[in-house]
Amino acid sequence: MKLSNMLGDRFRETPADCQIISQIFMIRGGYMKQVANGIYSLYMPARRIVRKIENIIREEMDAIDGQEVLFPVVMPADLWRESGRYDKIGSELARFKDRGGNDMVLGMTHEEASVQLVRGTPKAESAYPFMIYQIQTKFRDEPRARGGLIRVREFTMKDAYSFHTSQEDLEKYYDRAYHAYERIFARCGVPEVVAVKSDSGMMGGSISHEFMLLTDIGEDTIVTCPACGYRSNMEAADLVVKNEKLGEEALTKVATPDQKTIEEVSAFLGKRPQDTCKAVVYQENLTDKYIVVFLRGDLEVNETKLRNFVGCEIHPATEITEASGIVKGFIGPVNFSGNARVLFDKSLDGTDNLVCGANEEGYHYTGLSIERDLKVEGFCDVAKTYAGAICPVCGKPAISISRGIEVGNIFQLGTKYSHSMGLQYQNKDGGFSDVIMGCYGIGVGRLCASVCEVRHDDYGPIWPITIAPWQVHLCAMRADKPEVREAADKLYNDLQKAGVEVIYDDRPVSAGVMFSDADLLGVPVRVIVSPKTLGRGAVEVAARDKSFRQDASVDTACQEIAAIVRDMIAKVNDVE
RNA sequence: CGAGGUGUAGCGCAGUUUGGUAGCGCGUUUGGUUCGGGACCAAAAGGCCGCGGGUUCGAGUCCCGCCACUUCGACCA
Repeated sequence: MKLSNMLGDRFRETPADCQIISQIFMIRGGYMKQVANGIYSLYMPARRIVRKIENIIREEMDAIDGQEVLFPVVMPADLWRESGRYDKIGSELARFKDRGGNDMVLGMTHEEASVQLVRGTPKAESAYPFMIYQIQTKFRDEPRARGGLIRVREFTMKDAYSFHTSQEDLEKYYDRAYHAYERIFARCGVPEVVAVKSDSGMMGGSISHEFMLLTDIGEDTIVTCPACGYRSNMEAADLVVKNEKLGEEALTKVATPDQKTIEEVSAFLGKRPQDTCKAVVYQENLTDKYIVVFLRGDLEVNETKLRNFVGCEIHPATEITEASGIVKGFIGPVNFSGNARVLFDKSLDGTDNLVCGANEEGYHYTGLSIERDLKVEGFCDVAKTYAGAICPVCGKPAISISRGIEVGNIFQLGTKYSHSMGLQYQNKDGGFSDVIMGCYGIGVGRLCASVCEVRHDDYGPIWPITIAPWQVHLCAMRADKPEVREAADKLYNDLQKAGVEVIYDDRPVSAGVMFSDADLLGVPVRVIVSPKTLGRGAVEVAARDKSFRQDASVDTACQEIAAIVRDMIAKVNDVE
């Protein structure tokens, strides 16, 4: 490709609405153009990167016996009614009517379509397992798209669905998919992507992992233990607490006028926050049904864990009605008479001599002993973990918190979709059983932007050669001089004949412009032909990441460059 | 959905307070001089000032309504 007639302008100034590095470089570098909020068109460089990522994914999916298929973008609502999701999912599912007045949806995921494709007359047990996958556009009407390709409404996704006749078989395959994912990310040049335990959210199912690229701009909070390698999304992270007994004291009511927050109360009474019992109030489904969660004063509620525990949508209570009998700021578990469901977090299990609210304006208790003073029927696990917390696996107080972008996920779905949509197999006894499913996703565009987030310098992206839009960026410096032009043209043709992917800057522009554009395109190998290099019978070969810079003789340049490219690819692909 | 911000040339912005010929920088085109990190000189092209209504002799500017983009929050495979 010649740069002189490639579409997509590269420019110096950062557009006003760009916030994060990948978005800035991909807009400034002429990779893409915004069409609407969260909707982009891609120019050639981005399209080529995405295509290469897709091909790596395709190879690895084929290697674990995947069958590539293609589901429709538009589906009838009835298919989604079968699984129950048509009514359950909110407005991120785009709905419309066709000319016949039938309800339709735009595919935001394809579990329903995959079951529809696979079901029919129940197949024999021996026909299983199998996996199908597709790489295709999804549309999710996100409430708030942001950050370039990191979080968009329309995006390309690889989604795979596996079908099994036993949980063991699913787990075996899940493990294969897990390793295929590790290979995919390594081959895309980001081997540091890690799998973390995750919450299954609206997908349903039990075990699931998210593949995270750790970076500060990530929207997910990741909990890790450097001591043992434990990793989890904050949403699913267990919290382990070890409470030492403080020594029992009598339950005593004390006046604490205007001391409402944990900080105020503990400071007022000369206690540590962890020696208090805090109450957090939630509303069920925005109704006036309240949930009061008691937990150790220094901790926060993990709302995802709470949501899973109570099994419905919850919101922090914005307004507490008089009628509920809840005394805001002075809520305590002793003689609590408020109209609410009461939960105790396990961080309170076995604690004593605590401060808690007295359910009376201006008063708290001291000396609360959970065992002695309360009859707790069961503790739940709904507290958020924190940096320095005890690792739930190895027990060391080493928990560390970081941010990550979710670039892929894998789920053990179980029979949620096969059961509701009637996908069964015939077992050896002639009976019928629900098929057990797994599903596996990778956001292709998001992966591209994520790589840019972690592989760049001040001047632009530094694409790993396996996904770079081109392998070699050839600069004809002083293209107005016939000898340069001739030598560069020849090298361009030779490299293409040798199977090397070349972007050729044949424009008669100054060195500064040429280098800046090359930096923005981020091609890993740069070759410069100039009067200076030709004067010494050579061309210059340099790495975008500055790891090397050397001359190659004009006569052998093509072979040398091809060899360098081969070596670089082999290095990234060496993932075993 | 809640709270803010912004819409003026391809991009970045000024002009709006106090109504009176549509501006600047970058980029683009043409000609010339330069040439290894976004060169210089000269000339030129490029505007429904987000959309609709209103006030006025006259609106980019004032008033009303709407829309889009964007930030934070809510939300989120």
